[in-house]
Amino acid sequence: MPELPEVETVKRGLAPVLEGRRIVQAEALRPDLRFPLPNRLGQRLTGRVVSHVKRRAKFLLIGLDDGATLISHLGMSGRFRIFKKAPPALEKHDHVIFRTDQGAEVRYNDPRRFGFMDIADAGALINHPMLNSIGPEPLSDNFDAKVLAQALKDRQAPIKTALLDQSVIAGLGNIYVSEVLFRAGISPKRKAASVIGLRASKLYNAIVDVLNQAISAGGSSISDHRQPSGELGYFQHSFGVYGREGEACPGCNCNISKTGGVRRIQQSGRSTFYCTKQQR
DNA sequence: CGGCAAACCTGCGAGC
DNA sequence: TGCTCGCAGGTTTGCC
Repeated sequence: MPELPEVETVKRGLAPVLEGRRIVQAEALRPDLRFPLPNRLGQRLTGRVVSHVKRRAKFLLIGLDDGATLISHLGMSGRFRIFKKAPPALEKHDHVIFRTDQGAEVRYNDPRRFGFMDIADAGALINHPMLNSIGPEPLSDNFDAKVLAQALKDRQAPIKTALLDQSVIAGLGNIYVSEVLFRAGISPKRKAASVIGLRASKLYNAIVDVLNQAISAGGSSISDHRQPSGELGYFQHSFGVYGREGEACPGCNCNISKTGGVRRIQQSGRSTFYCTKQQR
């Protein structure tokens, strides 16, 4: 489910329920997700007060009053749900549960278990192996077209592949890369290093616009993503190309017959959607 | 180091 | 109805 906008949506849902609250009970219902869960996860969290909930790339960072940080990644199918009162019976694939001193219950559910959680002790967050090589946050002040072009300049791989690389830019995934390249008018096959000058600034603008719009929409709900409240995101209705193979391109309206329309190709094992006429 | 395929795991829809 | 196949929002690992 989750790319930057979805994780940001989850963060915004969790923050008001967790920040400043004491975790009165925490429990892991199985020993592992993608990797083993931290030893005694429940005991380490129980009694702690949550100081903040943040996001870095696609990671949720839940800060605790002892200086440690719970790091959570949702993988492909991870979900947090909040029940402010009277939580229903456990569902299939509920793996981790927290209860707060206000009686709210937060559950992590993840059918595919590609997600993971870890705890970084005070001071160890910056050097955490999952976080220490992540590139700039696209919505931060220190990211702009120049930084972007610089990050791309030695890459021979297609721009699609480079933008998926979290060390180049943080938080983009398969959906938003297709959408961003479509809006920027850049072919996904173009060599990353050739995205310079005007193209780089168009790409930068497309990244910022698409991410901000998707966050405003509560993310994209294709099959799994829910806001922690249970509500669906609705940015999927604004997709230009993702999942629209064979449809007329909404940008140039070229039709499907022979040359036009939205195409789907495979790039490093993953689907890319684009318009051959409009993206160069 | 760069780049790609495979691996991790479950669920769903399409097609037979 | 039921089986098989292909596909899915991510990341790591191992192999050129």
